[in-house]
Amino acid sequence: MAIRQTKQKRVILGVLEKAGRPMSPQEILSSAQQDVPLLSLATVYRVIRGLEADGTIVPVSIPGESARYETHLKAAHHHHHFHCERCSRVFDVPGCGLRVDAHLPGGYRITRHEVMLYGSCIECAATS
Amino acid sequence: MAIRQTKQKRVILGVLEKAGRPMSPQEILSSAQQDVPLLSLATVYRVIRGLEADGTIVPVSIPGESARYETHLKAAHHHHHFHCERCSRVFDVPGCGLRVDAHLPGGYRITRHEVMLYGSCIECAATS
DNA sequence: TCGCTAATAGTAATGTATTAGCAGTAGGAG
DNA sequence: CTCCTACTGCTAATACATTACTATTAGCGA
Repeated sequence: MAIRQTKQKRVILGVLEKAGRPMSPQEILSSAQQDVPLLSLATVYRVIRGLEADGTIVPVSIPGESARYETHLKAAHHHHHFHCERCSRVFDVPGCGLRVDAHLPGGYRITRHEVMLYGSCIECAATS
Repeated sequence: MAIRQTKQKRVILGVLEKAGRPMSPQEILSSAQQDVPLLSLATVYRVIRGLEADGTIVPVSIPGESARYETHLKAAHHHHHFHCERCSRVFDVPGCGLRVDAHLPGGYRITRHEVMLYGSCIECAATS
């Protein structure tokens, strides 16, 4: 039989669509548990794997932490990310301030790049 | 008594100074074992911790992999990194092509940024 | 050179993120 | 409505990087 629609899947995707930022499996779990209290982390991972496989969501990897995920729609527009060092949440930064490099020694073949900004997000900066 | 000079420490630091790029603990181990064949990974980590603590070396973190380390001298000049997706080695990219962002919504406080370029290094690109 | 003890090698243990296994639950085709 | 089986929740297992532990080795001050 084919893949089934379940409440868990609907809620998890809904969480990602409503969130204005990439979320970690744990964040997704916490948020989705408001609708499905018994939701388990294993299910979050399973659903994420499926959504990533069919291209509905895209991973945003971060050094030292688990990946965040955002919807394919968001990812369609080239952009980068801001990582708050206090609350560890990740936010989207529209556009790309990278001047494609004259600096790299020749011979290297660049296929993509990531820019990560670090600092304090609005909320955390306010609570300084 | 104070900290002691050992062959292991000398060799490990030497490896990092001679290498033109940030290295992972495993890479450091392999390279250093040419001089100290019995060197153990535990010692590499211990020495790294010490060198990082006193500021002699600086970590370069990478999503999904263990951190690389480079000497404080290299790190002194603002630069970024290139990560070869075939051999997974990391190389330095002199300078910074980032135009400091007009795009970020106000209120965020940026303290630093990382730019990671991905693709194939010279050697791997040649072996395509 | 001697002796104290920091440092090492080797290995077991730890921490953490992700996955597998399994019995029970619930989509959805017929 | 029924039945088949994909999906779920739970927990144990895995993978991995990093650290702790311990007997042994080797800096280095006297």
